[in-house]
Amino acid sequence: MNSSNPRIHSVTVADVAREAGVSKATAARVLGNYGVVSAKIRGDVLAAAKQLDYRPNELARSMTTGRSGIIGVVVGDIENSFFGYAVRGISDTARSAGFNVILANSSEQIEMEKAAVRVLIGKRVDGLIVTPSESRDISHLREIHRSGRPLVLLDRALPDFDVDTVTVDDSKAAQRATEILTACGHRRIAYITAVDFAGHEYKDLGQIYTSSVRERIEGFMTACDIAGLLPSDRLIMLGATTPQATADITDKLLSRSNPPTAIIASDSVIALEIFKVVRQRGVRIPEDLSLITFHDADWTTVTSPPITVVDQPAYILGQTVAELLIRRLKGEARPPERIIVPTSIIERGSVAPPLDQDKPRTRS
Amino acid sequence: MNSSNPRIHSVTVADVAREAGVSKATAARVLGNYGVVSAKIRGDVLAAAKQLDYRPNELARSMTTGRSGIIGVVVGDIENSFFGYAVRGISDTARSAGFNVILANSSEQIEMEKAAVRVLIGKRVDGLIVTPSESRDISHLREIHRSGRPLVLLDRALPDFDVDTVTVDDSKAAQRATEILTACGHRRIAYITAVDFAGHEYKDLGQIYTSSVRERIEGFMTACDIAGLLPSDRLIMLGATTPQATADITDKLLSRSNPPTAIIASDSVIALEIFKVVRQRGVRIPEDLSLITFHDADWTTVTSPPITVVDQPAYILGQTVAELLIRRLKGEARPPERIIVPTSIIERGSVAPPLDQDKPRTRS
DNA sequence: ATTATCATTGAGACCGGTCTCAAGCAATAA
DNA sequence: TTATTGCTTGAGACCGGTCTCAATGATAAT
Repeated sequence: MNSSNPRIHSVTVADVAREAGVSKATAARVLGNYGVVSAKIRGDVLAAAKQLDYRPNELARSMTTGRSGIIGVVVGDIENSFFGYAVRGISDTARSAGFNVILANSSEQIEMEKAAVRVLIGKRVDGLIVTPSESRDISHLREIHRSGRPLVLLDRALPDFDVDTVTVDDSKAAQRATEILTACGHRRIAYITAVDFAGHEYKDLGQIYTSSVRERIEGFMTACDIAGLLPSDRLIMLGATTPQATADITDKLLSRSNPPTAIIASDSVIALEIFKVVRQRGVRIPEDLSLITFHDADWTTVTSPPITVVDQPAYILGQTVAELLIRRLKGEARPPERIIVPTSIIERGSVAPPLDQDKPRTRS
Repeated sequence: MNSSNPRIHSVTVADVAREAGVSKATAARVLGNYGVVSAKIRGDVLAAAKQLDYRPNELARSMTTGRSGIIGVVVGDIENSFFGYAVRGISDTARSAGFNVILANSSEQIEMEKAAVRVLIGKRVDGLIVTPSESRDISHLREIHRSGRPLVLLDRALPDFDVDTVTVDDSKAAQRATEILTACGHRRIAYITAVDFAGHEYKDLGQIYTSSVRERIEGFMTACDIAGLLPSDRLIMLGATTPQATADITDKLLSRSNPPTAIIASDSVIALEIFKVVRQRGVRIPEDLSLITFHDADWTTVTSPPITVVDQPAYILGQTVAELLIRRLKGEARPPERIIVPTSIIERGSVAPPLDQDKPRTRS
C-alpha cells in the first residue's frame, strides 16, 4: 500500500486535557458530554478544545461504545429511481435521528449482496436495511439477525424469515392494475419482469424467489382468472434484466401473430424500454397497446400519452423502514412487524379498450 | 439511549488465538494477513477462525492503521439523476479498489454541507469527494485539505482553491448549445438555473458562486454576444430551486409580451418542470419554443419530440473523480490536477427555427 | 563443537476514546 | 470537633485490532 501520509496526527482528548491542565478522564467527560463536571472546568476544557481545534474520533468512540452510529443499506440498484427515492427517505430519517448511512449496491446478485453484508458487518454498522435479491439463500441475513444486529427488509418479504419488513401491497396492486385492463376489455395481457430464470420461460410460481415479483404475478393471475382469461393469454415474461433483454422480449411479444393488447411492466426501467420499442415500431399507445407500469417515475408524466402507473410511495417506504430500524436501535423490543404500505393507481392516458375486433375467445 | 442489546460480543483475534493455541500476535498475523507465519500454524489459526466464525472488526483495524477504507461523498441532491449516475460511478470504482462509500446529501445548502463534512471527518474517512454548493465559504474544505486528507471536487471547480477537480467543459457546452439555437435563428433566449440569489434578478456574474453555473452562463453569454443578440434578449433566470419555483419562472417567461423563442435548462429536473408547464399551456415544442437541457436524463428520450441535450458523462465523471482520489490515497504525490471531461450535444427533436415573423431586431 | 544467522513466535505497547472505581475535598449532620 | 454524605476529579483498564522488539529454536558457517 506504501501510503505516503505518515498518519495524520489529530488532536486527542489527552492533548486537550494537557492543555486544560486536567486529567484525560475529565476532559473526556466534557468532550464526550457524559458524567458530571464543574462549570469552571468544563469551560476550561472547552476553551482548550476550541484552541486546539479538537475533533472527536468517532472510530475510537465506536470502538468502546460498540455503536457506530451507522446504518448499512443494501439495495438492488441505486440507479433505479424507485430505490433512489427510498434511499433518500432512509437517509433523511436516519440523519435526523443522528445516524449515518453506508450504501451498497447488490446489482440484484446474491453474491454481491452477501459480500456487501459482510463488509457492512465488518464496519460494525448498528443495523441493516436490505432488499433481499432472492429468498432461497438467506443464510447471510439469518446471520445478521443472529448476531444481534437489527435487520429490516425493504420492498421484499421473506416468507419463512420472521423479521421486520416493509413492503407495498404488491399483490393487490398488480391485481387492481390488471383489473383496469380486463375491465377495459383486454383479453391478452403480458406481464414483464426483471426476475430471471434459466430459459426465461415462466412455468410456475415456484420459480420466483423474489417476493415482490411473486406477489405481483399472483395478483396478475388472480385478476386474469377472475376475468376468465385463457391461461395461454396470460403472458408472463421473465428476464428483462437489461435494456437489450427488455427490448428483445418486447419485440418478440409484439411480433406474435396474436400480440398482447396490453402490457404491465414490473418496474419503470423496464417500462421505459418497452415504451421506446413500442414507439419505434409505430405501435400506438393506447390505441394499439395499453401500458401500465409500477413506480411513478418522472418520465411517465411527460410522454404522449402519459403513462398509467402503480404509485409506490418509495420515499415513505424508505422513511418507514428507517423508522422501524431506529426504534429497534433505541432498544425497543417487540415481535417482528410486517408493514404493508398501500399503493395507489394513477390513471393517466396509456390505457384504452383494445381495437382488435376478433378478440380471443374466452373460456366461459 | 437506553439500548437493550448488551453489547454484541463478537469473536476476537484473542479468542481465535486461544482456540488455536497460539499467541494473539500470531493469530493476528494470519488473520490480518501480514508478517510471516509458518504454514502449519497458519492452517491451525485459519481452522480455529472458521470454527469460531471469526469476523474481523474493521473499526478496531481502522483504529490502529489510521485508515478506515471509507470514502466520504457529499453531493447536492441524490435524487437528481445526474448525481445518481455520478455516485454509481464513484461507488463502483471505489468498491473495486477496496473502498466503501458513505454518502451525504447537502441539499445544496452550505450549512448542511459543512455539517456533512464534519461528520465524515469524525468517521475518519480516508478521503472526500465534494460538490461544493458555493465558492464563497469554503473554510471547511480548506480544513479537510489541511488535515492531510485528500479531497477531490466534483462537477464544480473553486477558482482560488487549488485541489484535484473533475468537471465538465461547462462553458463550452453552454456556448455550443446556445449556438445551436442562434444558428437556428433564435434571437431571444432564456437560460434557467437553480442557483438562487436575493431578488432572483440576475445582474452580473459576481453573484454566481457555483462555478459550473457561472461557466455555463458565461458560455451562454459568449454565444449570445457572438450572434449579436441584444443584452435584454438574454434572459437569465435564477431561483429554479423547486418544481413550483421553476413553474412560476417558466410561466412568467411565457407570459411576456415578447416571450423567448428558446429555453436552455441548467439541469434535467428543471427541464422536466419546464416541459410540463409548456405542454400545459399548449405551447408546442419545437414549433413555438425550442428547448435544450443539460444532462441526458432518461425522460428526454421519450417525450414527443425527444429533447436535445448536453450529455454530461455523469458515470464517467464519478469514475474519474474516484480514481483521482484513490490514486492520492495510495500515496501518489503530484500537483493538484484539474480534469475537464468533455461533453457532447445529442441533437434530438426539440430545436427548430422560431416561427415568429417579427423577430426582435439585432444590434448589428 | 561453537558461534553466527535466520525464520518464527510471543509479550506488550499503542490507537483514542469510554467507563469503573477509588481518592480528595467541602459541606452538612451529629 | 468528628463523622457522614455527596460532588468532583484522577488513575487506569478496556475495546479489538496492529506493530515493534525481544526471545526462541533451528540451521548454516567456522
